[in-house]
Amino acid sequence: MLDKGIFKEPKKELKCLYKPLEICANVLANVCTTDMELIYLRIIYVKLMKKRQLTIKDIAKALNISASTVSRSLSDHPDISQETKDIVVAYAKKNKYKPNVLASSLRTQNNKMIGVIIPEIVHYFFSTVLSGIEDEAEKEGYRVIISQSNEDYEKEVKGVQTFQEARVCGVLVSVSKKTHQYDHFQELIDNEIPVVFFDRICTGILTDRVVVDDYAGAYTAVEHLITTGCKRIAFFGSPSNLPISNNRRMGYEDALRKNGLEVDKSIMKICDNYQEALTVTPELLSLPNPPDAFFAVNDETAIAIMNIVKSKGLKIPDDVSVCGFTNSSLTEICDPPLTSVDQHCYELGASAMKLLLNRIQSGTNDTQLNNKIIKTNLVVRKTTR
Amino acid sequence: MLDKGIFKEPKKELKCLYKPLEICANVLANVCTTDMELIYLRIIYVKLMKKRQLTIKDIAKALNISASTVSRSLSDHPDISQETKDIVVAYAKKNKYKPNVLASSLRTQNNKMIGVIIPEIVHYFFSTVLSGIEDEAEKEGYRVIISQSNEDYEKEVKGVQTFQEARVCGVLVSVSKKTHQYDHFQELIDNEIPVVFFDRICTGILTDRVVVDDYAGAYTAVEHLITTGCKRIAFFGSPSNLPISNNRRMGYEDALRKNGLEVDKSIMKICDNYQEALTVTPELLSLPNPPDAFFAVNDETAIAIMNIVKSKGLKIPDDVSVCGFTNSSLTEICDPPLTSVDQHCYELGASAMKLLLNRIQSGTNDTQLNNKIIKTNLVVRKTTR
DNA sequence: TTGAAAGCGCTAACAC
DNA sequence: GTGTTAGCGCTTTCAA
Repeated sequence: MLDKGIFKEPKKELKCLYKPLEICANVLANVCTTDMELIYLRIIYVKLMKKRQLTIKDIAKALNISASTVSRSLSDHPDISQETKDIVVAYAKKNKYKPNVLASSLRTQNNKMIGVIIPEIVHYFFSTVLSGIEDEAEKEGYRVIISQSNEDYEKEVKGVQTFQEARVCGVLVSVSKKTHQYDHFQELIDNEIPVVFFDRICTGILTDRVVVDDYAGAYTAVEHLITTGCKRIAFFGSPSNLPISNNRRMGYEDALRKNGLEVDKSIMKICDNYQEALTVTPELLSLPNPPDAFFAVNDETAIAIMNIVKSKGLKIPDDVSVCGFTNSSLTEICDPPLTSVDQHCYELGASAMKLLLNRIQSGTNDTQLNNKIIKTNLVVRKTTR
Repeated sequence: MLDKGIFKEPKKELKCLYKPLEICANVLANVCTTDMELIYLRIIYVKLMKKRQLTIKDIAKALNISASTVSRSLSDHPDISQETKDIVVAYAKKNKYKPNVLASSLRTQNNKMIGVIIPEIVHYFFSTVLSGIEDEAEKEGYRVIISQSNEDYEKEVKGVQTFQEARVCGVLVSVSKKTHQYDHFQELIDNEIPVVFFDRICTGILTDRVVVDDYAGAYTAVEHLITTGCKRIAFFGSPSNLPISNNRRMGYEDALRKNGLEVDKSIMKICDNYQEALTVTPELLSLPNPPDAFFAVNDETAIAIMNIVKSKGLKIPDDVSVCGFTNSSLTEICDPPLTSVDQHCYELGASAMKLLLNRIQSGTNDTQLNNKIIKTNLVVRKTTR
């Protein structure tokens, strides 16, 4: 007939319904007579069996050894004989054993999961950085969990909270524009969760950072414009609350000064997106003494400038040179292809991840602060002479 | 006197050694005499105290109640008196208690974490979809762990493996171009981990899918070209191994036929990127009977076409109309702004996530298969009349 | 209304 | 070399 024993074993199954299921199964086992009832019973049984993944205990039982031996075999512990290891590993593979990292993380207090907070995924810059992060993490066997702040302080705080609950072993952050309070990051550090900032760093928190060498990037770009004959170079920058924008402006100014050109505020504008540039550019072009070159803090802005310049019947780069920043995929798509400062976004992400892993692996707060600077380089295309 | 060997590498040993450390600390406390020794002792103590996050047990001890009462209070269980709840919740908040989701997931066998496999993050389409996925997941309190396949079958398989080990409660997939074997996805389903495919679906696996209505998108776009007076419309499409590309081509062909235009293979090209389009477009333009419109399967290709057309001195849209597909941010940046089919990438991601959550919450395999189709709509800008 | 106790799957100190 | 045992932090049954 029906072996009632099978119902005692799978007790562990479905979430919290030990008892109801057990009762249900027992009742059914006593009552079932018709084929249909037996089929239902079987369904329950199969469901119970299926939902449960193979565990170390199962392997131990099957191989008639102890769970610790299985555990040690799977982690290639030197104490275990090769013979035993081979048997265990073979069995595990054959039966598609998947170690439960939840359990092992809980036990070892070390979760190979790192959290990444970024303002917005949909962005050439951030998605590229994220790609670098993910590839690097994957290489080292870490998992990446993401949280986008959407430039919102509350969401950023919530992301940090979630990461702590998930017991991530480290966090990578590029802070939102609206964040002016940094307690949530400090809390991570206080809890010995290493944090590395990238690009949009947070100067108030003492920890590793990776930034792009904005100053040098701007400097060489502007110098290139000058050496190719530009005399009057306009600057389109971001509002100066973020350090990034100031650095680029300073690189621009210093390049002018070092080359004996005047820094003229009337051709320096706060303008860092496509739409704004569409209105600002014509103003500059209609000055009595219009610029013969534009340096923009990102590629979208540079492309807006190009479109306006072209629409005025001016030639690029003969009449006007344009240089962008980021070296995004846009540079290859516009016409003519845009000269731009390569920020090496992918490398930036990979570097940040490396720093973080370093900190994780060396025990949190002991090492010196690392302040990595990613060198930029100018990619000259057809919008400069 | 003091065995300094103990202090050589305290970090690594900290892992799970409460007891040894406690003993060690006690022993030392009796032995320590010099200041230096006391400092070492302090370091160990602080480390022990700090590294350990507050647990339910700690709260229980502090409040002199049982751990179960704390657990129930925090999850607002009806059995617990309001008074107790208030005390517990207040204490938890004040001391920044962070529930350990590793432990609770292990216990309840349900991990609010979902895995996402995408070919490449750096892509307007995929990053936007991912953004939709993340926002939707966050709304429902789920965490998102990502794995990019980089269009590589092996990496995709490895991602699936990782997700299973992490005991994710569901997986969202857009398959890599190189994937022609689907056992890894089937394994997820066999283990009752719900899977939802989006965009690059996998027809061999019976599960929910979300796709864009490519056929209708292409159809209406081409019809728009026709009604605005275009008579000879070229098609630039993808190689036809993916269902997506065929659907778009069929939409194109049907729109022509229904409007009494001939389907002319000589102006239908396999060309789906910027570089290729730069060489293919001039060929078509120099035909004795050149196209007066181009319909491309993505925006980059469309923009390449535009650049070539403009360089030939032809006017857009007066001489030649161009229409893209995706409605990426590129459409606003090119000149003139590009008419394109909006795929609603963000919504696609959010929808996929919703379907997955549905399945997760309703118990895996019980519901019908859902086959959601995201409607496209044509965004008319300045490259069509 | 609360507490005691068991156990999720895994690891590792300790014993043999 | 291998087994025994005691947890990691949490939830939930059962008992009181």
